[in-house]
Amino acid sequence: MKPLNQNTEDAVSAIYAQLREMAASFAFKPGGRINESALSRALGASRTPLREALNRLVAEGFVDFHAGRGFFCRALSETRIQHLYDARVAIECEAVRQATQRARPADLDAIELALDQSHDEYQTCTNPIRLMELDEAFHMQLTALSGNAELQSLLATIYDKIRFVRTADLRRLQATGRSTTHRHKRIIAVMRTGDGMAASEAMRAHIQDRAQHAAEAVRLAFADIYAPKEASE
Amino acid sequence: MKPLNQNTEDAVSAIYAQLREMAASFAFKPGGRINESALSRALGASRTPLREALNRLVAEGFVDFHAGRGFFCRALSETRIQHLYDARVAIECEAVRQATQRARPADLDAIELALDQSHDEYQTCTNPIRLMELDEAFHMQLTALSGNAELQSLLATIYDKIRFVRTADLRRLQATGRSTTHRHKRIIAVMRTGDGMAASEAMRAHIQDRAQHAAEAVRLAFADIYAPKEASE
DNA sequence: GTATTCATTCCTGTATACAATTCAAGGCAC
DNA sequence: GTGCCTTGAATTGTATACAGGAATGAATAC
Repeated sequence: MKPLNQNTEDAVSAIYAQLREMAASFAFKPGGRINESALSRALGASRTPLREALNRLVAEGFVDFHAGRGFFCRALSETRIQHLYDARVAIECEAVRQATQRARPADLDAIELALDQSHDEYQTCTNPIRLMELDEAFHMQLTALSGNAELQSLLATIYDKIRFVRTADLRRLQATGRSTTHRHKRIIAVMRTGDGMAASEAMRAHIQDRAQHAAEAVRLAFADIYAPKEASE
Repeated sequence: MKPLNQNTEDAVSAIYAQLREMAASFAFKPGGRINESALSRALGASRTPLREALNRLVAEGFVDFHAGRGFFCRALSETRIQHLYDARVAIECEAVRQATQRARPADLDAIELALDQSHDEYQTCTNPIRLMELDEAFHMQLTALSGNAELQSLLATIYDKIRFVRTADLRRLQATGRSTTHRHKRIIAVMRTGDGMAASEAMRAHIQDRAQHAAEAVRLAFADIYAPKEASE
């Protein structure tokens, strides 16, 4: 009958979540310094819990820390984006492979149902962030079927890092009137055959296809990032 | 002509490194609470930088944080070890695949030379930690050939987590008079053929083989972890 | 003897203060 | 005009203090 004392943790953990969201949406200028005092005031907390949250982000690679100079928003170079997509390939391909062996038909049915249900929203959705969430949900659900919590948490961190790029990519994909739904369903179809290797390769092809387009989207995305920022400052 | 002011960072970063080492060598009782005051005294620092370092470990999954109750050493269940080994498979297989395409013969020569040079030490070495370092060096070098910094840092974190288990495993392997050197050389040989897929599968087989033995070693390792600890407390 | 409640003690969570260092701007020499 | 030095403000790094919960153990009721 405890009053759910998680509100205690919320202080530092809420800051962490907020910061992670801000980092994913590029609220910080890439490469720029993060002013602790100003940020702590903006978040309504003191520097101590803020710094603790920032240190978590350092460990996850969202933020760089330089001795005596403070925390810096980590820039996303084109090379790094490619590396992150390749890391995605590594994790998701293995996860799909395992999931193919472990998942029961009912599990795959559930994912496919979710795909169908979100398809309409996907087609009509005008909010690119929502688009990205729908897409990401599929990949996370599929990875969850592997039953491997480590793979899931590694993947979640990667998705957070490339969220902005993916949003830009999916926005452009939708603008051409296409969607990822049928690509996703094809992966499920391969999984149903029980051939983990083939499913893994299907996932690889899917991600690398998106990586190609993402590389293009990056250039446009950077324009989005930098242009409005400079105007607002 | 600055006196290399990295000593400023050293305070928090040194604590972090020390903590990571302590976590890898099971200086903390798995599942037990970490007393901040006592630990800060032992490390000769105050609680503030200690907590910052602990928060990095939280983000990396070495340590659990429970609201209002503090930091806890994360226990390594047999399931989690299996998951970590599978995550290793995901990352190293992809890394080897990429490395096979990217690496020049000279790069492979260098790794093979390192293997040969360490082989003697490997055979006669009585320190299991050194054994593990030699083995780990090969895997990290190979992954570095992928040119992907993200894969490298993900792998480094995983290795830190399973270090104790691997030490136990390799100790037993050596006790049977065998070594991993020739297995490693076989992987290099496959890479020289340029077949990334085959190299990837070779790496998979190698890691999964060790995972099997590690699962056995875990039971013995746990005896090592718990028995002496209880005696010393 | 067992379980429950209460009080005490310890420990965590966060704010704040202060020292140390970095960054920036202005002035000076050349 | 350019480059360097100096000085001042701003920012980081860490210790410490204090408030609020949580864990522990004793005491009591059953």
